[in-house]
Amino acid sequence: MQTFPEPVIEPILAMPEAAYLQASSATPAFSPLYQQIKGLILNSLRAGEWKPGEMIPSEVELAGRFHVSQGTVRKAIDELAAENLLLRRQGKGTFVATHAEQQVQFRFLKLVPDSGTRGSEGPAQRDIIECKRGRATADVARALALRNGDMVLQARRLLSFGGAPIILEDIWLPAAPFKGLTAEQLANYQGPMYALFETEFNVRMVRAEEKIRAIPATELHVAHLKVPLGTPLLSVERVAYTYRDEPMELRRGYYRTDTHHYHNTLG
Amino acid sequence: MQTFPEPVIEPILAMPEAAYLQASSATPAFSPLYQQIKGLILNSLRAGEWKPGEMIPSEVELAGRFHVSQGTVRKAIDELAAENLLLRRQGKGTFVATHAEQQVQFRFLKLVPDSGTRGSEGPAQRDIIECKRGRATADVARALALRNGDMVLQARRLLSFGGAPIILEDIWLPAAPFKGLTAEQLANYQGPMYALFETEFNVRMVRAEEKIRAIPATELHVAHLKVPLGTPLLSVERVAYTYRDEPMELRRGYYRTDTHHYHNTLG
DNA sequence: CAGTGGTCTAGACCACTGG
DNA sequence: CAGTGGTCTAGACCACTGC
Repeated sequence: MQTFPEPVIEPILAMPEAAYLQASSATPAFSPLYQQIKGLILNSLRAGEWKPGEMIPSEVELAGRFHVSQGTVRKAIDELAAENLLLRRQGKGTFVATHAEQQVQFRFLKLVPDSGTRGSEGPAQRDIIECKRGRATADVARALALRNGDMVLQARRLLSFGGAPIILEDIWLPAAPFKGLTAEQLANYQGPMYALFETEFNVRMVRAEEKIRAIPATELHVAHLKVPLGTPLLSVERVAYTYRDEPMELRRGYYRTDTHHYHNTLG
Repeated sequence: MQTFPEPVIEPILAMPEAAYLQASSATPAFSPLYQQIKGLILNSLRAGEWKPGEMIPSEVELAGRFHVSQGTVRKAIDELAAENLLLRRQGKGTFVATHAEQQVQFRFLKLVPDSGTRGSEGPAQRDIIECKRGRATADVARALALRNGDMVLQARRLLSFGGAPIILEDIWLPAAPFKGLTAEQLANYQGPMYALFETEFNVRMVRAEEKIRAIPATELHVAHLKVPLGTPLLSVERVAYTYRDEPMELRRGYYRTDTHHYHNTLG
């Protein structure tokens, strides 16, 4: 078991002293104590001090470790929970969020059936069509912050709901962090792909950006999605990011929207 | 100037007593004090005690009014601010959110240019193509929680960016709350439509749900969006809700996605 | 300078979970 | 029952705004 050193903040007492903690830049850029605590907790998450699904130390324990009051730790955790990095469970503790939980199974999939709720069609069927190693093309390299020609893994898969093929996805991953990932792993793994990434490669997808367009079906889509050539499809290009805000996955999805739709809530 | 009675909560003292406030149902359903305060503030918003853009009473004043501590009021306001109903400005006060502010001008429009940022194309051009009264069809009535045949206002408009037509929208509004709305008002009003609704009709859009599909361009789209027949377009169906969670607008938008895309962030 | 929201603390007590 | 997160209070002080 790895041990982790105590944080190097002893002199924290109150807000004004806390301000000393920051790197003094041109702009003083005051940052409240709880933000600094939030940063320290985030660092522990990044360092893997607590793994996904595990319980983190209690609020009082963290308060003692950081030499601040429980309320300050609380506010830091509040924000991390609001960002879906932590999960609070009253009476139990605070846990590192994971994609493996049933309740947040489809947190990143916004396609839902026109009638009924998700799951009413039964479990999703995931078929890996292809999986290979290759070199990043210019657009893939740019999206993943790689250099042209860096090694990437590419997978193509088909998602079916209620027996009908609905989504065709092309996925690119930087080869280095996913060293050892095989087509068999992808094909045999039951459950969301991001859960596999967590448990096997210590890669946690935390946030994603999607660009959505309408495009006509090509022969590729005709073959797998069983739609006529030229049928309008939703093109969903996603870049997923880790704790460190590194882009770690590029995914191009093609969604049939004759029986499903992309659902979004505007707040 | 309208006056508002003090809230009818005198006996609030602490958490256990506060629980007495609730309607006692089969399930005791404990609700914390700050949630009740949040409800009271929300009621004031609904009643129009403070208008969009106006400052609400200070935290200490509200704490006095509700006989709770400032911290409790604070937590209630925190949640309302997180839901974009209130806007906190340090040193100034807390304000009722409005669609008229420059910074949140396009809070509900997720279409952005492929390159550059929004606004880089210059201001949006809004052209009202048509505006008429009519009776709700079955689907419109269902979306707006009306009865079949209830009177509705319908408008069609074209949004252009940098001189190019990008969005065609059909909008349905229940006639009753928008009594007196004219095509001239819509045509002449500069700024977001939701700002007009606020100032003229006391209707504040607070939340919306969108269903997105890919559809082929029809003759209607060809005529206004200048695309070939059958071109894939993004179909965005939006229902917008008020403070009271009443559906108050149905909007069907058709987006060209050759130079723009729908952008979404997954948390 | 007064008034506002923002931070932090210390302590009390409640609600929920599981042994 | 002990341990956890959740609520509430009272008070001090800080940061920001505008007069």
